[in-house]
Amino acid sequence: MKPLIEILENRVSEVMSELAGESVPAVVKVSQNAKFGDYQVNGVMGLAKKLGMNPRQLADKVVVNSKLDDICQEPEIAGPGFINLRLKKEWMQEQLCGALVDSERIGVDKSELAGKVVVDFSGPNLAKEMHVGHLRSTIIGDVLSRVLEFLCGDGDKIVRQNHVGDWGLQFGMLVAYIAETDSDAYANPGSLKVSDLEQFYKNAKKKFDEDESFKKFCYESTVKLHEKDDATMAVWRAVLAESRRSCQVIYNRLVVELNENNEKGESTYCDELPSVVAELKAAGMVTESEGAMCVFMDGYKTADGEPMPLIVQKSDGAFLYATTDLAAIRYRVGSVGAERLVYVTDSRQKLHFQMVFDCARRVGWSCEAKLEHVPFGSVLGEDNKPFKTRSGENVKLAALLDEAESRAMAVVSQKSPDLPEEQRRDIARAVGIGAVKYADLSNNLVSDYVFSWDKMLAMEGNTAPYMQYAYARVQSIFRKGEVDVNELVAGGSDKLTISEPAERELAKVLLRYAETISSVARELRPHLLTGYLFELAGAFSTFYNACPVLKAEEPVRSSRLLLCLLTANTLKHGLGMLGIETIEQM
RNA sequence: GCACCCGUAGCUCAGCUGGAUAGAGCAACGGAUUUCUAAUCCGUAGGUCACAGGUUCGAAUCCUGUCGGGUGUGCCA
Repeated sequence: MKPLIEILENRVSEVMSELAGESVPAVVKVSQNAKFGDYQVNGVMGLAKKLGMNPRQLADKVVVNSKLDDICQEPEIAGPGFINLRLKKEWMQEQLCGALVDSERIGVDKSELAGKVVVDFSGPNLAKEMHVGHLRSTIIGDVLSRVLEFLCGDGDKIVRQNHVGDWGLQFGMLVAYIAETDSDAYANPGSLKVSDLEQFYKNAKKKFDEDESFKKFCYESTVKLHEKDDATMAVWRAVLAESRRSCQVIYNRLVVELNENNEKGESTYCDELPSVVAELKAAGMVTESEGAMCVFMDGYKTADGEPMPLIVQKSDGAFLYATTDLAAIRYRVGSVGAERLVYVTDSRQKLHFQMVFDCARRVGWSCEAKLEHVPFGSVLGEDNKPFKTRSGENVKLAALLDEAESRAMAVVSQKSPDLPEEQRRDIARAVGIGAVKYADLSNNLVSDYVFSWDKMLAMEGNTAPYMQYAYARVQSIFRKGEVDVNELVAGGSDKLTISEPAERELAKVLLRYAETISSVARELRPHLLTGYLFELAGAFSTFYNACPVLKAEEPVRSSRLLLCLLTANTLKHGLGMLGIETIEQM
């Protein structure tokens, strides 16, 4: 099905537009209060004002002319001119049956894309280990990619790009460090093994800061790298391979779909940078200022009130972040064929992207493509400052995930002491990682949030375990009742009949899945999905307490089993969109 | 200084293309289990939506100003 809200909106808008002689939005919303029906049309009052009509009379006209009787009961006009819509039981049942039969898409229509969408996210610095600062970009970008992929139904249309840091001085330094400390690996890069990347980087950095001749050697090494010297490149590749390996472990643990094939790091664009500047120059956009190549655009000012440049080449001739990003835009639009570029980075880079986008548009590289920055807030510690360890270092993701799992293990062992240890460990993994991801994704993107184990793993209320638990309960019903899911559906999905209020509430929430997915894709805000899933799990829990399933007489029993199944399918799918695993038992 | 973001219940937050009585979770209090998993459910209490104006039939939502917090603001990424 198409999103229900869209269907209703289209039908009513059509009538309103006809009455107004111009396009008018119906403004359909989910009703806050049950006494106002399931959905409500709010747009009539505004239109009445504009046409100088009595709003209730206009509402009446809209109702008479709208064809809604296949979906809704007799609409009701209320208050100053609201139209309250109540869904027909038969229509709801029909839609739910359709979703049950369609296990692939659970009734969510595809929404075709003309071009591709590039999602740029994660972007760790491969010279170091991944830390908590990479968490948000990595999981938010993954969720947005998954939702966009699902919605368009064509995985090839969504291009995940991991713009890793794999170039520049820091790698010159690492190569130099290997040359000085590990001559075997330097001679035979294939044999390089870095067990602790972070320590390795720190050692190199320490030497760099303390030893002037080593520092000089690092700069030389960097120049050699940029000149593509064979020996240097070979060591550089070996370092990257080691680093990539440690990143991949994190991605796998986080259930994030990223691998080597998604990597398009800074080095990818290194040969393009001179031509970026040359093209900008040819377009007459570059001004030399204080020795640097600058693009000045209206509307940007420095702290002193002077015009602020986007610097594309430093006074020493080197290129910068902005240059690489411009090259990436040119490539993604021109060569990949993207119609939409989505950048998932923290909000401190807002101005940077604003300027880069602005520049790309002016020079014509963005063509028709939509350039979007999805900014998000920082992860803070309990002291409201950027989340760090006691000693002031970045919290490494590996350690963070270890702790999430071990804390979850403690809870699982307390709640389900009878399960075998291996199973408890699997549950702890799904629950612990899920809790971390969910806590992050359920926040509005723009706000900072305080990282708190206690809140995250309280595992009550609006948390991943609450939804995983709801899912596990459905599975438990199927186990206890020895229900074969395929047989259940084959036995007739049309046996689903809504009677009890709790059944109707659950059904109503289930029918909103399509519109939820579509709003996440449109607004690029994952917390809309977490909010929905919380409502769904809540509606199910209420239903679970109010309506016995296995003990009910037929045909109610089958009907409720079908409702349970669709709930489980939707929960699993929705959590899947978040990259959060479901478990059969917990 | 300027720009952007934020300010909603004791705490954490949702709601912001204007709509009916501002919603959740946690914490507090009171209930529900011989019943499909109590990591649950039902209920009670809790609000000057920072403040002041303005626009509107209608403002937490839009506009202006003030206060408070965060971030950014030329050669890092």
